[in-house]
Amino acid sequence: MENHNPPSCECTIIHEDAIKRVRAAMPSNESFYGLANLYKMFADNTRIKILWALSREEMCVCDLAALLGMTKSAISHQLKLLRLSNLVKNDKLGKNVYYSLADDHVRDVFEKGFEHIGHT
Amino acid sequence: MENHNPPSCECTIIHEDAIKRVRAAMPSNESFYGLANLYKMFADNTRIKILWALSREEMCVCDLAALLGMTKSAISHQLKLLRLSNLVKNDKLGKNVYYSLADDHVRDVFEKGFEHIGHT
DNA sequence: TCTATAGTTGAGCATATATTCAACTGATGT
DNA sequence: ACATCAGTTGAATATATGCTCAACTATAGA
Repeated sequence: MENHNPPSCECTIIHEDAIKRVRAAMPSNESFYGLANLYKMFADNTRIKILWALSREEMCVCDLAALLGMTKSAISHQLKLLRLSNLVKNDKLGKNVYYSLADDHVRDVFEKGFEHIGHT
Repeated sequence: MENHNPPSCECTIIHEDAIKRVRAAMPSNESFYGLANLYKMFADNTRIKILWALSREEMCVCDLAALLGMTKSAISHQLKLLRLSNLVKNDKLGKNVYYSLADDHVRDVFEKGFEHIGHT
């Protein structure tokens, strides 16, 4: 009855104080959305392999396709997403397009991930 | 013709040396799979909010449902995935089930993410 | 200019996944 | 014992997404 947030929960609120504290410190919806989107880029087998490879060497689309045993098209589609997320940049050189990591921050995110994997 | 890796690329290999170097240092398929799966847990708006909230306070399902304005069912489904990925643990207490982060590593992954967001 | 090759793109398809819904379990209090 | 409420679960649905395919652009070399 007194639900102001439409698709709300169907229960009597138990720890209102805790909820208030958390809500007060909560980042904006946009922050979460952006963060989730960042992680989405790491959340696919192909993309994570591409990112890892590029963290090692600058590579062109064909190189990545050969490395991962996939078509240029599939790789190109994923590279586009990575580009739109500002995780990789490209450098046109003749017929080839060389891709590399946009910045070293990407490498950091990786390391944290691999650490966690190692721990479990 | 000499493609041993079936769904391979359709191009003459350009930088065979680079590919060899990267392939030599490449983590196993399982590692990438595990890592992608870890990031997948952070790659959804609901789950990332749950994880963030739990990094602040231990909470029961109803609390999370109220906080995020969602049904207990939706929250419970996501908590199950997080549990299976060993990112959260639960503590039964009477009628309530209290959830909290499984370990502090999770918090670290967050921070790296928020840092990156802040930089761009 | 003509051909070959690197790369991109959009549509279509198949799969994965987030939420809803309804039914259920289990603990509490009367 | 019974009603109530927290939480879980499985099926169903709607949406998101990764890859394929075919067509396209652009650059290099003949």
